[in-house]
Amino acid sequence: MTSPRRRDAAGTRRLLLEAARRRFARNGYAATTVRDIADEAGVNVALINRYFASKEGLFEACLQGVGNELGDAVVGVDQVPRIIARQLSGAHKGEHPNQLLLLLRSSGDERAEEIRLGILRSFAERMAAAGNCAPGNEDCLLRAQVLLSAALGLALLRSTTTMEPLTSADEHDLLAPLQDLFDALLPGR
Amino acid sequence: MTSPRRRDAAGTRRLLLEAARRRFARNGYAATTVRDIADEAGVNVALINRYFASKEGLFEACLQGVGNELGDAVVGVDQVPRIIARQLSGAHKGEHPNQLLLLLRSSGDERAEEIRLGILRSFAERMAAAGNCAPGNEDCLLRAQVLLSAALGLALLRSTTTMEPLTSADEHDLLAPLQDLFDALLPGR
DNA sequence: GCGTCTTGTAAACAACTGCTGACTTACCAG
DNA sequence: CTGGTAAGTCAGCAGTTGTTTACAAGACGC
Repeated sequence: MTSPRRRDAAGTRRLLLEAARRRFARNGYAATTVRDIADEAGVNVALINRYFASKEGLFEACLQGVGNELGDAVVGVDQVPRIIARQLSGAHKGEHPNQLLLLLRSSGDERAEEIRLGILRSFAERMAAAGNCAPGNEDCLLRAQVLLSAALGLALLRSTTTMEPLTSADEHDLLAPLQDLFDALLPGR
Repeated sequence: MTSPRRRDAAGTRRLLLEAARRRFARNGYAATTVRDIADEAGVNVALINRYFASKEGLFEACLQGVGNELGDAVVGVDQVPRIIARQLSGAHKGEHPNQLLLLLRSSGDERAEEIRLGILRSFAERMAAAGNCAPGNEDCLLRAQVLLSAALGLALLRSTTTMEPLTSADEHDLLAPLQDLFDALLPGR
């Protein structure tokens, strides 16, 4: 009755990763303790160091995961606002750890910061491309980065505050403002 | 030669507040230690508890300060983007602790959260008013909150990442995108 | 001068942090 | 069945955290 799934290295690794993603995204790096993560995963604390070497290593792994899952997204030209709206609303419901939020969480570690910045830059560039920016057009890239900032700020505010009607807005409610935002910043359509 | 300004309760209180505002804004609540703050202020650690009762109390005082200084801002209709741009660029240079960032920092404490939310809500409502929203128009308020999210996201991304051209953009560079953003979200002019 | 309140200092506390090492136990090839 | 190894457990370490306490010293009325 105790352990239906014991002795499963890959499984516990995944449990730790998911718990860490949730905790880091919701509370930030410093405010999250390894014991918090281990408890939420239902796993012994020492296994964090076994599988990820350190708390920093676990955080890096979380970022890697976000990078992989987001690597294929955002290609369609007109789908950018829809994708953002879905991410935001999906994240708000607890169904999935909010991946976008992790991109705003900093641990201070240099390697983790490299990963984080890499994802953010790539994301901004793909947004710029979706907005028909000419490669090398600095002003257009800046506008894409502003758009990215807006999406991330939205994710953060929705997850850490209670501010109606923003908090309760669903995917559909968010779509229209995001669409306007996209059209205004990247009118290259 | 040692102490030109010793024995100044109000002065050290102010030094602590300023140092705390900088640290909390830049690194967040959990990642900032009371010894960090005291060292940056050039003041003994114990005085934090003397003057502010606790780390939480100091954080609350920081939020109060932001609330007071931001209480009078944002009234002009067409000045919203300009004010935001100035805040963002002024904050980026180290001249002033970035007040906007503090509004994204959470300590978990309930009273501090009340203060933070109060400021944010008031800010959003004044933005909505500046956009000629009718009082009670939920959709218009939502758009103002999206605009606020964008500004805060911009502040956070600029302060915690290195992402050109966003990082080096000055007030003038930011004004045009922000103006478009404002016009798109609050076209009530 | 003395006495007292205020301001600042120093040391220490208990709790918590990430992490480690020695250990038990499940699993599986032989 | 059995030995070896991978997987998980446990207790504890060394350092840090916020906070408190006891003490030293300036400011000031008298």
